[in-house]
Amino acid sequence: MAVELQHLTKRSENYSQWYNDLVVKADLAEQSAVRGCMVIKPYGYAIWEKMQQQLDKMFKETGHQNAYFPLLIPKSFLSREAEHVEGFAKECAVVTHHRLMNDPNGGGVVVDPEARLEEELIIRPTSETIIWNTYKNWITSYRDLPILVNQWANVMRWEMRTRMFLRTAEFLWQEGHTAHATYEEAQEETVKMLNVYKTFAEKYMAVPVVTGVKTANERFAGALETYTIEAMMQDGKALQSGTSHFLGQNFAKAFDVKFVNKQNELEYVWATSWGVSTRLMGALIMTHSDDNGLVLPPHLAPIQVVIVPIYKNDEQRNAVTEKVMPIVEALRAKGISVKYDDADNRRPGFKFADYELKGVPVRLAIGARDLENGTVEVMRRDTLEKEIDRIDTIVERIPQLLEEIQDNIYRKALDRRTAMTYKVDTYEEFKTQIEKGGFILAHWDGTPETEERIKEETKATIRCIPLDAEEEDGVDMLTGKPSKRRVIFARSY
RNA sequence: CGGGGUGUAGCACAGUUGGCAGCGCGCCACGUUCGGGACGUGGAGGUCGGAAGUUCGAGUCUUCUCACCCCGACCA
Repeated sequence: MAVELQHLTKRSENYSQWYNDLVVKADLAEQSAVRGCMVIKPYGYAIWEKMQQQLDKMFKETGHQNAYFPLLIPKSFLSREAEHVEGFAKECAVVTHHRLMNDPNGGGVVVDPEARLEEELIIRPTSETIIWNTYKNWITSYRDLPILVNQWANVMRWEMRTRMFLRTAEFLWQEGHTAHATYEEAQEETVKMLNVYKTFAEKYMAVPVVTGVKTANERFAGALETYTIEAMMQDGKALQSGTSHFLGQNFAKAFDVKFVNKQNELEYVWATSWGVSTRLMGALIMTHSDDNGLVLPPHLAPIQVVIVPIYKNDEQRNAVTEKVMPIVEALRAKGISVKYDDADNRRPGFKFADYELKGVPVRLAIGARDLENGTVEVMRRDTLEKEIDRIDTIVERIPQLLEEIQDNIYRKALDRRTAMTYKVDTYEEFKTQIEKGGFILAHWDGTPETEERIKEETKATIRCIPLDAEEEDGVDMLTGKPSKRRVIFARSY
């Protein structure tokens, strides 16, 4: 049976604390000395790297290339696009000086007042401005288009309140920035990348997501349209997990990026941008984990299989190792990442609990008894179920089991979302239901005012207008005005 | 910025009326163990967030200050 983990807060008792505890105890990350910033530890980073590799592969497959733009953005760039600056101004870190000096009054080091910058530099909260300033030099003709560029980078947003992975002052992400000759092509790109995110979330993270369009209130600052993937966490709150923006010609106009089209006419360039961040780590952790710790999807687990030997003395340990090594080699040959943990400073029970905490999908235990019987104990992390398998067929069994686990945790998350999605028609019902969490499908009159009022009264926001929403005549639950389709309301992270 | 809380060993905490600086986990050594977080013996580890004050004497009382956490405000 599962070990009682006294040092991990229970999910049911305090969801937030359970999450924080889990991040720290599973060795993913910790709070740093710098306000709102996070240290991503090797094990956590290994998961992020798996995500990066897969996403990068998918970007390449859709014709994109990587590039890198500067961390610092001249303040004046940010203000070129009116909505953009309004959206980000309140959370920017600013570089004002370029030199320190010894404090003339003794003690430490102070900022040298002589070294004030003529123009302050902003630490990028996102890179649209610096990139479009660059694209101006890259684009003159339709033959230069499209530009399909992605960058892996860190950005900084001075958030008032932070939570590890979900909202940190500095975070890692990728941001794609594309330039196109036509409206249609840019639109197509926006939706294409949204679907890349959806595929990644569902096939690799095993996190089901709803694709949809944001309302004007929730739209990216400077975008004409923001598309989103929204996931539901175990406590019924929504997590915006990735966004893809159709920027129209806003940034082209702000940075004066024009091209000559086939008809020899001068035209502004059409743009998109899209990004996912280390917030995905938060989604991954919160979607699958349980009271025993992390549950990682096999497709992203840095260690997919751990093998724990059980022995009473060196002789037995050697016998187990001898039997295990060919299995390790055979699994690795199949591209499965395996750890054989024969460290003798930990007892088996400790290792069992520890690898469960870290979310390793499959654990094998082999002892003297197994050597006699030609068996091996197999435990799957998602259900914590054990089975005894024949040792000579285990290499064939593992890949199949990993896929079963991947499918199972996805289905579990999908079933939970389905069970926690409600159709609601009256505001009274809405207010009761929102307290219990979940997605609420309700009619909305399409006005920002109504959305704002609902947010103030219930803390719920419109997560998105689902792309697959069926046409359905109805009336707004608050104002009684007509509505053509239901939108998703939820409280969110 | 407003309301509440916490600062004591690596972590999590106790510390009574002001009177020798403590427990558990972890760490180190040795031994016994090893199929679900082992046990014994010994050991290392402290600017009690910081400053000032009261006092024979301050982890404890007073004032100031700093940091962090929670609830709001904020969150493309």
